[in-house]
Amino acid sequence: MSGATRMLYPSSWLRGASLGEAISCELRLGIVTGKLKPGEKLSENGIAADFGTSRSPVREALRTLSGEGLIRLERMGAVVVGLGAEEVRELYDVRCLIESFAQERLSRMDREPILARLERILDRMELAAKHKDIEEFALLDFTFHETIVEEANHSRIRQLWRSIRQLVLTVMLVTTEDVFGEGEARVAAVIGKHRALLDSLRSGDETEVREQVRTYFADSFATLDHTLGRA
Amino acid sequence: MSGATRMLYPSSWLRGASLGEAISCELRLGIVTGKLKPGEKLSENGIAADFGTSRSPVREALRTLSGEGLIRLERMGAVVVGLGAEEVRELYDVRCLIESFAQERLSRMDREPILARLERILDRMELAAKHKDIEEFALLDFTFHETIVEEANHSRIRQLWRSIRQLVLTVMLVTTEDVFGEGEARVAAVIGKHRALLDSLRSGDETEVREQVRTYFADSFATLDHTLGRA
DNA sequence: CCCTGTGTACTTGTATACAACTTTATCGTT
DNA sequence: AACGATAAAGTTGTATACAAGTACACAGGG
Repeated sequence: MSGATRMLYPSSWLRGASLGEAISCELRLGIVTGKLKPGEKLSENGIAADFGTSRSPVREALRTLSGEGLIRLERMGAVVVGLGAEEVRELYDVRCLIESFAQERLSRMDREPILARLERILDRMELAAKHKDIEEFALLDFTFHETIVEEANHSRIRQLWRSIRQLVLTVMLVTTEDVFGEGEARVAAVIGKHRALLDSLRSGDETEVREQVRTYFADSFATLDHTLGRA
Repeated sequence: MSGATRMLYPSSWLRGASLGEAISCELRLGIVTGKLKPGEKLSENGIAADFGTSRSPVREALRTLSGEGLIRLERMGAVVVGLGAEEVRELYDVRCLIESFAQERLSRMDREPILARLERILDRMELAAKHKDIEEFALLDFTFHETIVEEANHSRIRQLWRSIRQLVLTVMLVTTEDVFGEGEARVAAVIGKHRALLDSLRSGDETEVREQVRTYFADSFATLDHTLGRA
């Protein structure tokens, strides 16, 4: 039914993805950008028609989105939950929770290899910043945090992360576009915040790490809130 | 392929459930009890044949279980990840994390109505204990914790909870059977621990609550580890 | 006017069919 | 015997078909 428009999800991020995954990515982006508004009803048939596929991959996509909490599956049709300012704040709460836990564990491990990997990611971020490669930058930002979570070596934390990772990636894509639009200083600031995070992890002091993670997310949300404020 | 046996998942918990949900519950129980061992390969066709259904609901079930981290979806066939002692410990880590967060929020809200609801649940738990109604007891234990998470009124925390709730419920079913097998004292102890939790929540002192939640889960895991030790 | 019963259109849940791909086994060659 | 090509069986991803159930409009009786 809806004139749900096919959008700009980076096609390179969809290499090897099934139709179901592709559809979930497109719908997710639509929800994050607000093109699909809270309360809007989605029907399997309607979406299948929009994308020119059968209901099978659509069903899979709707299950996925439901698992991410972006839609609610009701008896008739799925309804968009959406991502208002409050929900984004809550997403950052959870990211902070997960990453705090992960970093706390990391600070008790041999973190030389991880530090090296994170450093390399930051180098590539600076490169991407120089070339104004937004998609690459967003992906690297994402990878930075995912690396931290993965290296913590905790199956359940990993699983929690997996349940929000696509959403986080999509939000990063959208916000990174804004960041680049506000000039190089903003981009440099983002990199700087990551360096601070990395330095605190290198120090290994638990309370320092905890505090640094907290401020990182508080900060990120503050600036994000500003950009998303009018959306 | 496997002689995967249909098991004893409470049929009353499956009222109104779709085939997909039912299958996921049976498989989940099989994994938790160890009837499906880590590394074992599951094929959609095989499971469909075992349950006498088509692949459609099986696919849905496998996606669900994958979302819960109980299996890994690979190119050919899904492989059981399983739930060893370490994984159970990690599950309790996460439950503790979620519930700590939830209680911290609750301690800043008007919690009269929640306290009343929790109290009613405890009353019903004592009743179930008296009648040795294991399934009801497990469900009430589950509901107690779910109520806390739900009432915290945080969409993302709710969503994290949803991603493990079925697993938690299943683990509770299994462990509750053990608890009842060890005599009334153990059952009473479980109720007591919940009362302690509720009292600390009533007190409203944040650090007290935090500490109480931590000891609750440390305790729960210790006893659980003991019973699951030989499994 | 309101209420009720019915029919219609639309929804999901499940089954079946087909195509593309991966793995494995078989057979021929060296 | 070892190795490589090829055929065969099994796998998932997707499309289509069907059945059961639900919301809704509409007409008819109170």
